[in-house]
Amino acid sequence: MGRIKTNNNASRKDIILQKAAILFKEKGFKAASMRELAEVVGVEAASLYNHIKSKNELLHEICFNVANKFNEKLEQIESTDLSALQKTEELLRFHINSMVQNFDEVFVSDREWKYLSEPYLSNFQTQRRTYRKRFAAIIEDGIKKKEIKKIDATTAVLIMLHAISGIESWHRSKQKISGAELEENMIAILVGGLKK
Amino acid sequence: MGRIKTNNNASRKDIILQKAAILFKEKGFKAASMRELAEVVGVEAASLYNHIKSKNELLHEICFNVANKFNEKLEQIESTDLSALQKTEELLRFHINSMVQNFDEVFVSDREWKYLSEPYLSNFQTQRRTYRKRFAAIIEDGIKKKEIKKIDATTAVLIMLHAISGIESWHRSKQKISGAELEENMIAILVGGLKK
DNA sequence: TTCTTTTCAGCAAACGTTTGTTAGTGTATT
DNA sequence: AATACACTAACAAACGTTTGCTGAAAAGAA
Repeated sequence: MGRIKTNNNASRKDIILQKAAILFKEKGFKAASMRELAEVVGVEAASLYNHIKSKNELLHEICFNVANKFNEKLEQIESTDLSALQKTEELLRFHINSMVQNFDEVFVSDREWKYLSEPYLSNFQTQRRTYRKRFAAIIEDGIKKKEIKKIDATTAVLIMLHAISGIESWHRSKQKISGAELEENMIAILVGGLKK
Repeated sequence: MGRIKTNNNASRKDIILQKAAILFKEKGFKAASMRELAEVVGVEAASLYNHIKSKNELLHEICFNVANKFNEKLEQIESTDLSALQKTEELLRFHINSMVQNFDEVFVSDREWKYLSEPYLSNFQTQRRTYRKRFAAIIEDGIKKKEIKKIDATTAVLIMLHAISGIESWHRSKQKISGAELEENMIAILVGGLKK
């Protein structure tokens, strides 16, 4: 019957990806069915396959889109001559803003990546590990330069990244503070915990 | 053929629950099948139903077991006359230790509760909300008494609880620091971030 | 002890659904 | 006329769970 509406310069596939991210976030990748996705998109399930190859393709497009954005930002920050603490703060602010503004995709990438199929799964895991090591290197540099208190850098990264994924709860919450306030509070607690 | 082996005073149902927690943690609740669980237990799928009512029952037993333990601890801490900062630290240490020692169940309770069926789902969500409010009340009390810096208490709770759920990564990691070291580092960063 | 009976706990087979996906066909847009 | 995109119908595979049955262990009676 009705075609998928394409606004602006978004392709029909883009629409499907966007709706898929919302659905995967709400129900989880395994629990979300293609028939449900089709209903949200406003079309029969079989019609989706005119635009995508498989359910798995949807997941790995979402995951790698997000991963690429974070990698780019990390690279950009590494190339500046900010102090280690400033680099950490800027990376954290980027994570927080991404989570506030592109919640669905970032959340799915964070929580549902384990359902990626090979070889994407291995690739993603490697990228993830590498990203964390580079983040930890920034913190270790700060410790050497005595900007940051003497802690295990790996643990610090673990804490910060997971703390940010908790913005999920903020999204769900009824009486929420503003995104800007959330950002300032998170920075105060997280960066405050690093300072000497 | 072979029966489920019951050591000590663990019933066969206990064995199934324990294996289910491990499986749900690894594959996710929806992706884990009863046939897989049966294989891990060493029995045919149908045989599981001599001991349990349904797959859903497994999930809600796991989730409520964990929730009960945390509620008990919170109640106990509330009844002491420690300072707000000390209460926070003790609760955090309890969370960290639970995550280190009873990883499977705590992880499943944290990440897979959304697949609970009603009325357990609503019940669980309410308990969760209540728990966080009481935790936040401790922090707010600390802010009033000027032990803790002026931040949004709800955000602080969100950060701390999610940071702890990140111990998942620590479990997966190859070259890990000891559980005790992990605990001290997390406390240093998280409680350090609260102090004035 | 030995014999009988009840309970426990396993099995294979099948159930009705739901799953992701494909094939073939019609119809609107270009 | 050609291409893009929607539809209906169907597929095999996998799912949670039920049924009916079997043998072993536990309990009771002799």
